[in-house]
Amino acid sequence: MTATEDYIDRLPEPALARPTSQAERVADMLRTFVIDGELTPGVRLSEERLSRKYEVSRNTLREAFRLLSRERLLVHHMHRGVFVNRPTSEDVRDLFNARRSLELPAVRGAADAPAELVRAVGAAVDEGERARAQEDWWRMGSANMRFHEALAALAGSARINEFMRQVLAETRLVFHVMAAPREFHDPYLNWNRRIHLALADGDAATACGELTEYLDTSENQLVTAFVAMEQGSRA
Amino acid sequence: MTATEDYIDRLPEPALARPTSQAERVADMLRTFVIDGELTPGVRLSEERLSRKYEVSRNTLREAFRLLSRERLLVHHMHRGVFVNRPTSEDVRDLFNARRSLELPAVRGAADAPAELVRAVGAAVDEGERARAQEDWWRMGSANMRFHEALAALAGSARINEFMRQVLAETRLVFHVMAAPREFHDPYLNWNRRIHLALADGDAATACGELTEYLDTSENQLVTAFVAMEQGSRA
DNA sequence: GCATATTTGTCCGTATGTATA
DNA sequence: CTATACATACGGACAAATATG
Repeated sequence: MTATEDYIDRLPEPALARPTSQAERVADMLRTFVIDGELTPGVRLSEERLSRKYEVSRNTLREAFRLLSRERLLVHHMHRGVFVNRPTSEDVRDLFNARRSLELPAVRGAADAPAELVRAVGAAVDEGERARAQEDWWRMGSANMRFHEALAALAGSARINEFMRQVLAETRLVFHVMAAPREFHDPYLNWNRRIHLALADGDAATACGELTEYLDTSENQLVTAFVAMEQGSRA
Repeated sequence: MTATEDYIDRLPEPALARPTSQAERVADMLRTFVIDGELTPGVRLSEERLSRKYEVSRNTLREAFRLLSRERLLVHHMHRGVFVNRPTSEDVRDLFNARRSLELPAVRGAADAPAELVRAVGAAVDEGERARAQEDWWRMGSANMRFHEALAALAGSARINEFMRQVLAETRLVFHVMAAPREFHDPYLNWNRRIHLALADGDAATACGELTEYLDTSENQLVTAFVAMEQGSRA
């Protein structure tokens, strides 16, 4: 290697070129399909058909299934196969309890967080408003997720961040179960804006209060819709 | 089936008899081995040898590896194999940040938690003191883990509970990295007792303060020991 | 730096057991 | 209750990457 070339070794590895296994690639695909709702909750994922579709062996596909089951996006039923997770009203309650535990303390301690992390919260709000202006409801939902992800990130722990991402991904399934219209997301955008304004002002208490209300009303709305649906499907 | 027998169907399924896959069984074994320190951080897990030892095919073993990699107990290096995760000082910091995010808010809101959950905290303290009386240091460490698990459980979310278990399991790896002597655990038992007493008294603020100190000193102790070790191994 | 041995990554075929129509 | 479809699990094979001398 010549001296003019050896700087190459010092460059960071491109994340996309990082050699990754087939199982992870398939898991990545399936994950986006599930999160985007192209695979709706409750459907069974046939080993035989999917392995042919993605041109991987059934063994490799099963490794991908294991990864996604741990993320609660898929559920494994012994000798019956894997299905897209279909959350119940019980799950909705637990998801919101988890979010309260993650988001509220993070917001309450936002004074100690780097300003950069607070700006990320604002960026998510901006993105949501741009999406609304363009009437891109899917992107609006994504921006809302990123907003709450940014709130949890104020805690400053990579592990918390990843856990939060999982919780939010599962929350997306909740919306897919009920084919949530945009009305579910729409009123929350202004709420997000107020929360960020309070945060930027250093008024953690106000931000915390707003977020508490947000989570309570959102949970109530979803749970009542869920129990109605669950009782309907029972008949 | 006769009428005298059909009551059997109404009995709840025994949890242990629940049909489970080979991959999960192997994963359970490996998990306890890793947590108990029988497989020390950094060692490679040979597919060929382990599949022969546990009498499962390589494919099944690999499924188990995927499960444990998601739990951060194992790490997968492409084309090199899976290794027992060896946390760095950076990981220690992140783990404690995660624990602060989980435990402190749970303790702060303990007033709303069911009394049963507070009793579970006390039970863990008792168990730790019994273990100390018997000089069973391994059991003492387990009781300490269970104590903090019980603290996080005050939040009342099944998902938080599971995440906390993972964080604590990874924290165990930290102790295994440095072959932690009992002196690392011993002084914290009295601290646990004080935290529980404050909780039982309904004095969440005091409990929270004690826990903050606990986590700070524990983190400092571990991180300083870690960086010393890391610099030593660099030479 | 190179050739070799080892180990992983991936696929296929097959036998067995389980759930469901 | 039988039959079919499918998941579970195994073992062998080969290519590709890595570790070793």
